[in-house]
Amino acid sequence: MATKSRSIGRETPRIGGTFVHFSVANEIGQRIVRGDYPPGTILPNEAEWSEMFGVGRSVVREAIKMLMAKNLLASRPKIGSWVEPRERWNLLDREVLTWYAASPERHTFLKTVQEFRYIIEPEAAALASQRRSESQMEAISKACHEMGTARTLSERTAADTRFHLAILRAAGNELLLPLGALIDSALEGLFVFVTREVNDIRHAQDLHEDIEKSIRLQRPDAARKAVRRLLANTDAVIARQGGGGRPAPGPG
Amino acid sequence: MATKSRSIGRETPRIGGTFVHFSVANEIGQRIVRGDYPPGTILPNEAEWSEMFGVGRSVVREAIKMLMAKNLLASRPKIGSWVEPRERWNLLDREVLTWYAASPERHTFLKTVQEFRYIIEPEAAALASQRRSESQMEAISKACHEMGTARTLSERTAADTRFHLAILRAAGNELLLPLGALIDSALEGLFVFVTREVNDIRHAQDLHEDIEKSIRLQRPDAARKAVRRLLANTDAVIARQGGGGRPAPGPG
DNA sequence: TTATCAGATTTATCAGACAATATATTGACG
DNA sequence: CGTCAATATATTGTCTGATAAATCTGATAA
Repeated sequence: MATKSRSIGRETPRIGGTFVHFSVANEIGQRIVRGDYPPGTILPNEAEWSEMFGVGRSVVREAIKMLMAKNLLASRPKIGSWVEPRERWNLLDREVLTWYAASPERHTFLKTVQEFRYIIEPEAAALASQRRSESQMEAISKACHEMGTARTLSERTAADTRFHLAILRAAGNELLLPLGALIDSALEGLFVFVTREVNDIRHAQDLHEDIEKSIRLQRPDAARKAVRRLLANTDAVIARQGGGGRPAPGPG
Repeated sequence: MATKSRSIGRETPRIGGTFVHFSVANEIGQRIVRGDYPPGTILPNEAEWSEMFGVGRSVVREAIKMLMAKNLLASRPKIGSWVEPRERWNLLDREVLTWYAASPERHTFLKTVQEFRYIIEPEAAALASQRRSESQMEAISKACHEMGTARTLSERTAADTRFHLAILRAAGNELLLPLGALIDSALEGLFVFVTREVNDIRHAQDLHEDIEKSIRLQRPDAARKAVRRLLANTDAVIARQGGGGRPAPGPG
């Protein structure tokens, strides 16, 4: 309370394109999602934020507008800004999801997302195997191959993401792609967990190749099942090691 | 062009909680989504918007921040604001979806959404039939019954929406609910299309009751199939009358 | 007890300034 | 004539201070 957190204002002049209102939105958003201000709470007023972060009031206002666009909060004159009920939050937003993934409820989040993937991804793969173009197939195969030959973990994860996105793109539904992108980006920070032992990696790679093959051969049912196997494997890996719900590792 | 559109500024003092920056965000967002400014286009600068709408620059900036939060545009000093490529748009946002539904590509939109519902809703119903609580079941049954006894079209539509949302809530996945809410709210304006003849309504009601029954009896497979039947019916109705892609009727 | 009105508080909006930054122009030099 | 560096310029980013509007609180009056 007493200590102004000062880490956002002009003292940190300008960190690589990170504009101040982004930082402020990020900070406030994260606090809301992780539960510092439960739904219904009246937030500190603009002047207080302004002083807390050492930024101008317009910056605070712009940040708040961004959070309003995500339905995290709303405001009215004389009342102030308050946290909206959870049901209204725009959970299907990359940043909100990222904040959620970094919150204490990380574990719940992971469970929810995995279940959600069971709904989306098998169907996406099935659609992809029916509608893929040649060039889309190429992209899928390429990403799959790069997963296999990746030297570092981050390389592999990146290829994995490309693989999933390529499938979603090939599925040819404009809503599916952003949804998948959302999930992937939200899981990004948690994927470091799910691949650790070499055996896991080999097995996962086989499962990915099954998917690739099914799509290549245009077999929707096989694709569906292959994706389900991959998800089940991911579940198992998570359960094996993530049970304790331990804190996330530092970024990087 | 020459005529400043003036319909947004202070001259229209304050229409029922509609703040000016919302109107501005709405106007600009709609223009972007309907293609007035294709991706990559540099938008008019803040001063121009400000003059165009007859509002202060801060209002324009706050509106732009809201659109940035939806990834419709981005901006940098000296460049200005530009429309982001479509793939980056936050299509899974209620307002963006609404704008899309009102755009000339309405027909594409409807097709995409319907296909998407085939992915989401059957699984949601299946989950709901496994996990519903008694009180959730009550809500589902109540909404279904109210659909049957509704006197006006808008009453029926409202009950229909409640029905779908109740199922999604009962499915017990935190991501499913907003997704469904999104779809329903996006379709709201288009649902006036899909129910016109009395026979259609009777048939649709039967299909809804099949879903309700399957969930009540906790039969996931039956629920899945019942939802698919309902969707197929909706498809058929749309195809029968929406083929021409004619303009939407006025609001109300 | 209830209805009405004044005051206080907070956001909404406006206006004007300076800073930061990336493009475009211009000039110097080989 | 071509290449590179310095400068000019346009635009957003940010700050500051002021006024308007809205609504909650409490006081006052019927």
